[in-house]
Parts: sequence; C-alpha cells; structure tokens
Amino acid sequence: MSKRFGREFYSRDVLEVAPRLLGQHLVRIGPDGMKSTYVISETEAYRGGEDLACHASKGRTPRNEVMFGEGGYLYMYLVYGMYWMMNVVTGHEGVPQAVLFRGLREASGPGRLTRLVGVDRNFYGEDLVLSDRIWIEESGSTPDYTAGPRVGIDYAGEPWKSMPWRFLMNL
DNA sequence: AACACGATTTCG
DNA sequence: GAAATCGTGTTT
Repeated sequence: MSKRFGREFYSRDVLEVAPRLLGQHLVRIGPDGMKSTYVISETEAYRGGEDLACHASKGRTPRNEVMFGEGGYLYMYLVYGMYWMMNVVTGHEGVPQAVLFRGLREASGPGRLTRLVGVDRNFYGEDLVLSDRIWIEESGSTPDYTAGPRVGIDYAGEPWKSMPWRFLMNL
C-alpha cells in the first residue's frame, strides 16, 4: 500500500489541508537519485479571490495560473529576487487556493526550505500526486498545532492580515 | 521601455 | 536597521 496522498487529499478547502499537512512527510528524490524525507512543521493558507494576501486575488495571470486548477500541483514563485517559495494548490478547479510551505523540522523559513529540498521554478506545476521526484506521504501522526497571523502580508490590510491562517506544529 | 514592489534572509 | 536582487504586473 502506498502512503502517498492522492488527489482527494488536496481537493478540499485550503483551511482543512494546511493544518493537516503538519507532521506529514515531504519526500524528495534528488537529481542523484537520493531519497530525502522531511517533516512538515509550518504552513500557511492563501484562500481565493477574496483573500487580498493571496496572489490570485488580483486576477488570473501567467504566474498564478496553476492556482486556478485542481489541487495537488505546485505553485512556485520568486520573492525578493532570490528566494523560491513552494506552495501546493488545494480545492477545486476555478477556486484559487494554495498552501505555502513555511517550515520543515529540518529547516525553518520558506526560502531556506526550498534551498534545502532543492526546488525552484522547474517545479512550477509539478503534480504531487504523480511526480517521481517529489510528493507527500502520510506519516501516521496528526500533531497538535497553533494558529496565528500570516507573515509578511501586512499590505493586505484587515481583516486578511489578522486571519489566523498560519499553522505551526507544537513540539 | 521603464518602474515599483515584494508570502525573505543575512549581515552589521 | 538595511541591503541584496530579479521576475512579475502595471504604467508610459
């Protein structure tokens, strides 16, 4: 039996998926064939056209296009000219949502995370359900977590900047 | 064609 | 506290 999460796992509201990802295993097969497993420890939810902190809130563009599709695909983008952010699309086609991977037990911070895992623009649109180089597996544990405001999105204004859509696994 | 601005990290 | 650094969306 495979422990890899299937399409149904991602095809739910982002507020269900984001906290559920905590404690699960991010698996990466590197260019050298080496398999690495990381424990997801921090996530953030970006929810649709209403959420002014969500890149999709200002309409469909070439960059955010994947967010408008079905769940399970990676949305990658560059911030501050030097850090790649990794997100997984959730929900159904036509409803743009994504979970930002902000931390692993092995690396804290979204920029450090992608550097450690070794993912960048080449993973834009990668399907976590079918990919042979990156996916997420059920770990068997569903740890307690703490929710708080998202980081770095004050520009979105109220109520978005205060929504408790950042999820941290408890120790 | 030019410009403004980041879902961050690192260094002083 | 501020720089580094560049793709993306917007304006000219």
